Amino acid sequence: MSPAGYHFTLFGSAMNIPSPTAIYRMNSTHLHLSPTPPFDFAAAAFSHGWARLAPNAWDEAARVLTRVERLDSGQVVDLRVTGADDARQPRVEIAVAHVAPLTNADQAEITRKVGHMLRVDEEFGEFYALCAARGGRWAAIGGGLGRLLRSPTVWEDVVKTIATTNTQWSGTKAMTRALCDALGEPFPGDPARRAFPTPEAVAAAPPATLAAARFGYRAPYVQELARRVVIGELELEGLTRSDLPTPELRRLLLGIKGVGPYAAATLLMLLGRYDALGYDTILRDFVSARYFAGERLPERELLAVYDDWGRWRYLAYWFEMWLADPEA
DNA sequence: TTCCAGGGGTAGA
DNA sequence: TCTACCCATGGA
Repeated sequence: MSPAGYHFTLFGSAMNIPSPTAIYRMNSTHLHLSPTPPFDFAAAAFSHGWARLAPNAWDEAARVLTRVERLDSGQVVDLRVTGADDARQPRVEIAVAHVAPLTNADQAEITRKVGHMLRVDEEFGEFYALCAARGGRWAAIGGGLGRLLRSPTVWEDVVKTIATTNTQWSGTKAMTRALCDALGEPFPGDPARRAFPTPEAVAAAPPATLAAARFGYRAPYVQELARRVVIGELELEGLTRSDLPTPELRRLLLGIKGVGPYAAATLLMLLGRYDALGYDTILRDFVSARYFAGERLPERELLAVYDDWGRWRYLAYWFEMWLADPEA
């Protein structure tokens, strides 16, 4: 489905939300997406840790994904995304809280971004067929699974991926939270909540700001990335629709300082390319234990376990981990 | 205090 | 292409 194919409806209402500095008249607009079935909202929204990296938040009990988003117009809005899991007519609801009126362009931008995050236009039929053919535990894979949450922009995904390298998950969360707090634009209804910073804001920030955001040695990499995006040397957002072969796309990603083999594979997955598989300590421990009785083997041998999945390697690995421990 | 984490850059072979 | 060494930071 193309972004232009998204459906949205409007229901205007208003509420007053007090803030420490001003009383804004907050408006609420409801948009929605109609993804092509099969689609599973909760599985897409909370498919991996990205749902809990700032400025995202996931409420498991209510099954709501929230996020502060800065629009191209400069307005900062709050998004509250929920899903109705009707197997025949799945639907994604987006409640937008905003101060200034939302233009048609704003609304189109929001539906496009949320659609991108939830991958409403990706097809997994071939992967499901492979899973069904394998049978057994693999037969459980289908029904819209496989949509691993991503950010509205490739820029945000690259920064967050760099923030996952050589650190623990708690460190990644702390880095992204601190980055939003330091350089993200506040939501007027609750200035404590901030959007993900723009490349412009990161490029212009004093180096000490990123260092203080716990990025450590990654700070100059992220600032260089921001500068390359700002001056137009690196056009990240077009990569989602790029028809470059995966190896060329991988080379391009490896050209970003701070992005190595692991990060490139993660980014290719986020771009919708599942034929590359990244080697990290999680994969090392899982594959070693599952296939080789814990024996330490070279990276190449561990990755080769998924070779027969072809262009679906990454998802095969992902779901094998999930099948082994769905609650993890 | 030491080790290491969902690694990557660089130099040198 | 491979190896050795270094790189901030925080948790265990």
